[in-house]
Amino acid sequence: MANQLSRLDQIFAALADPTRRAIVMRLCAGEASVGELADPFDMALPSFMKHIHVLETSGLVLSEKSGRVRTCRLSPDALISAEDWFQQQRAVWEMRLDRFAVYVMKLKKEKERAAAKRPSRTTKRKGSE
Amino acid sequence: MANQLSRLDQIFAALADPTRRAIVMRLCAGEASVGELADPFDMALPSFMKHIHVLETSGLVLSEKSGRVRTCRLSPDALISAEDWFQQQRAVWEMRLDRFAVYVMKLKKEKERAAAKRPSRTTKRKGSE
DNA sequence: GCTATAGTTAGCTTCATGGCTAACCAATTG
DNA sequence: CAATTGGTTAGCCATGAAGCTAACTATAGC
Repeated sequence: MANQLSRLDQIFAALADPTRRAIVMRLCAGEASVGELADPFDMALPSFMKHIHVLETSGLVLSEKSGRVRTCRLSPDALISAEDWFQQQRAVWEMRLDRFAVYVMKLKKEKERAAAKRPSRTTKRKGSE
Repeated sequence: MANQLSRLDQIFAALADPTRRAIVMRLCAGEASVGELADPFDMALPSFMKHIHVLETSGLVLSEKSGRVRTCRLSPDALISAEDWFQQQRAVWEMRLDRFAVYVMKLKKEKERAAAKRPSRTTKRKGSE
């Protein structure tokens, strides 16, 4: 569990950089060599390679070298586990909102009941809802 | 200074820290004061406040002070826009996988057709699956 | 076999991050 | 009013991230 958290550390840190997000987006469309990936960026290759390395150690990207060319591809597992984190948070958050809605409904009912017990009020008395 | 970071940069950077993710998770369950939030962490308050500030500037958390107590709550918009990013990536990735599946199916069919034209081959002929 | 190509390694700056302490408001509370 | 509580500001320090150049390795192509 704690391991997985540190994994998320790395994944989110990797995705916090626009260059690296662009690389991930590019790799979503299919694998590519380091040179192809680096081409759109105005950046020295060693700097770019650091980004690739960050993506690899985060688990977002895999690569293997054949000949003198290193080909990179996406490893969707990491992407998915980050997405899962959001969905978990959203689940908790929505559950709370649901409970809040229930609470509001309860308040409303109580108010209606109170109103029903006071016939001098102008409110409609209905009782069945 | 005033380096205009993109919104996603800030959101992902904010979520790259386990303390801050824990704060977000806690706030998913409902709002809390700075003191309540800081309590589980073995950290000096000024350090903790920095995390709160990072979360606020990323847009993930809102806070307001009443009296001497500052109450924090989640601002789901930022969380959702990060989640959206993943879903966009996944859409591209799945589209590619679909195309790849189509390609594989095509290859398979061609292979089967070739095998059917050569009766001296191994037993497998049709494979209706 | 020489040369161009594709990465890699090493080493250097610069700036941001994450932590600390100490001192400082400003509301509550006794 | 005095003390406590809850948070804030200021400043220091260590580490790491992001960029660069220069020099190097190892394949591919002629």
